[in-house]
Amino acid sequence: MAVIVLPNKEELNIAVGQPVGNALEQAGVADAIGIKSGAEYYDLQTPLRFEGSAIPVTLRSKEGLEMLRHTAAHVMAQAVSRLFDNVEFAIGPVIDDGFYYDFDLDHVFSPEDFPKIEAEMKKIIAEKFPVIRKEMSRSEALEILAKQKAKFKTELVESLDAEVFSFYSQGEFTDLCRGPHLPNTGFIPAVKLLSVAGAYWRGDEKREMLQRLYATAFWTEDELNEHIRLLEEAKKRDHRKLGKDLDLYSFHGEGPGFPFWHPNGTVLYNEAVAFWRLKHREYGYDEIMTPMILSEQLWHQSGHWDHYRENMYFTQIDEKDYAVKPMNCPGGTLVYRSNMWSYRDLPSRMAELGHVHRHEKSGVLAGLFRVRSFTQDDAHIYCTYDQLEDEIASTMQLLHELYAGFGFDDYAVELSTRPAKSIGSDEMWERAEGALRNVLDRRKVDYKLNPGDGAFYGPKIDFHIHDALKRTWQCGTIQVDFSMPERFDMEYTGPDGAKHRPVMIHRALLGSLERFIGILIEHYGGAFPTWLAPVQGVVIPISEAKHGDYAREVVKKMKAAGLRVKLDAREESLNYRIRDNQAKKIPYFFVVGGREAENQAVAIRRRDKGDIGAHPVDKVIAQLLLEVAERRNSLSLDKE
RNA sequence: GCUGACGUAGCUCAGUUGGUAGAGCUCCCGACUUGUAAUCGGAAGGUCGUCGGUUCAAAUCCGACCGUCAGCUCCA
Repeated sequence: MAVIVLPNKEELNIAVGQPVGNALEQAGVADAIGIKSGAEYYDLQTPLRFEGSAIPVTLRSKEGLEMLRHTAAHVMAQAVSRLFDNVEFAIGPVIDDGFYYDFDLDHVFSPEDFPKIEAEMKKIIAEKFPVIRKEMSRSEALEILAKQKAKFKTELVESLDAEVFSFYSQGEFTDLCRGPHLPNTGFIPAVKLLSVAGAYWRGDEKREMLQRLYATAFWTEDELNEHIRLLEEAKKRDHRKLGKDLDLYSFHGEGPGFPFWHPNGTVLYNEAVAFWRLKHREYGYDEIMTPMILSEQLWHQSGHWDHYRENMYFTQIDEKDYAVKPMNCPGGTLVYRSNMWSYRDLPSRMAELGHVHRHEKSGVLAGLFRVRSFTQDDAHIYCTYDQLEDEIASTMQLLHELYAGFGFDDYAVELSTRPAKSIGSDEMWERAEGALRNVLDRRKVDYKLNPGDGAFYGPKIDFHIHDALKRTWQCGTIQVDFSMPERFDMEYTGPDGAKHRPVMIHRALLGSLERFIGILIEHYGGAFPTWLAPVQGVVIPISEAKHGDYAREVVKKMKAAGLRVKLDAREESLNYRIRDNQAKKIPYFFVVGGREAENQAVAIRRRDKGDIGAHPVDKVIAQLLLEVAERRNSLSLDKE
């Protein structure tokens, strides 16, 4: 049932599937809303509210916005077909923040074409074409598409398992489409083209590459502008820009995809690792380190040579073949096998900050988010089936506390279960999937189920963090592995004196330190909490000549206390030095002049709050140490 | 890897139709000695991503390669 609010505020109910035009005409408002009488064109599948004007302003449901964007996609396609020759249409779906349409045409799109296309779209919107739905059989549909020489749409119809196919028309433009759509092109208030990129037909890299136009549409100009503002805001937080601005790390042509950590970035990295180590000790982990280069034979045994060879780096040493490790597990299993294991030793949790190398395709590299050399915060837990559930539960708790410590309270969880091609018995899978599911249920976690998406060697839970650009990145993963213990013949002696096979859990919580730090940079916009900040404070003497000695004394005291502070006694104005350090997003400034020197004090300036007055040095140091020790995620020094 | 765009000083960017390279910031020097977001002056800094081609002449036009970016495919 759809409800349309008429200009006089009266509500008009229309059943789903009922032509809207007739109802509106009976109510005498069809013209006002721009719908012609006797319309068969509108298939109402979602509740719709038109509030008192020809522009729908309260079509606020998710479905409503999707309808708007889908119709806008058709308008964009219509504009393109008007402006360019030999245009073939592929598909044009709605996505999270907008929509796209894939085209095949002779012309090569560039952003310079956008104003022209947008202008044509505005024309089509102004022309207020009714959007007319027409249903037909498979053969009728194919006939029409054959006439249009629509290769892609024909392939689409042939691949779809349906009896009825719908076409939507607006003016001279007709497109095969499931719908639903807005009743009229005149209902599109705000639309903007965003970017152009290549995309394979049906996402298949063996098929032809099409040109994809990305765009978005909103119910009001204000919302569109707000969306554009957010995109620009996100750009300012881009870790690639901030990495340069804050001198955290760099990349060089000499090693594409291999990050170079600068002093500032290295502090960030080491602080993150220190926190990670602390939490892992608390949760009963031992830490190990294994070599980066290992015999190729090991990778045959582990199965990586069969499945992962294209992404591995190889080398020869003394005419023997070696591989640079792309994963840490095989090395870890060798550590396990160096000892005899009793059931009393289990569970054993062995963590490794393993530096791995993977030869990723050149086109996928993206700052710290996608690199070829990175450190996984890996760990392998060896346990019995009975211990599986407890181990997974404690791993999830550890992950939760770790994320919270870094300021991430919100993350998405996905459970992936047995794929078609898999190893291990039904019983093993049932127990493992059951354990994962039980923990999620017990913790009342809202999770998405991905049936059949698990690894061939076991089910897994993935954790996704959202970055500033609303992209999601899989960081944490907990995977049960039935394969590795078999392949490496891992055993423990049970209470019965017999040999048993342990279960292996692979888990990484931050995923890749590099990527995680990239996310951290964007999460904080470079303004790190004090415990992570590469430089925690700058001591600024008003005049080097008069107050330099006292400033050096303060720096010495703070450094002795373990704080990362710097002296800025440059012969520049105070204003200049504050501006300069503020741009580096340093949390605290300690301005010292005659008054402070007299009272063994510092005048505190906070990055986010400005001048908060003078306080005794010793007290400031004590408070700062506390802020750091507790790893507070916001600045806490304040006025009395 | 694929499609498209881009690559000029450490950074951010100008550079008209081909005629021999420019600004601001940073760094260095000098003056100023500063009380909470840019004091003034000077000097220095570039084989214009690399290689090749067209031309009397190439940052500019063409080609190949390398790198970066937006996506696609893949993925921590």
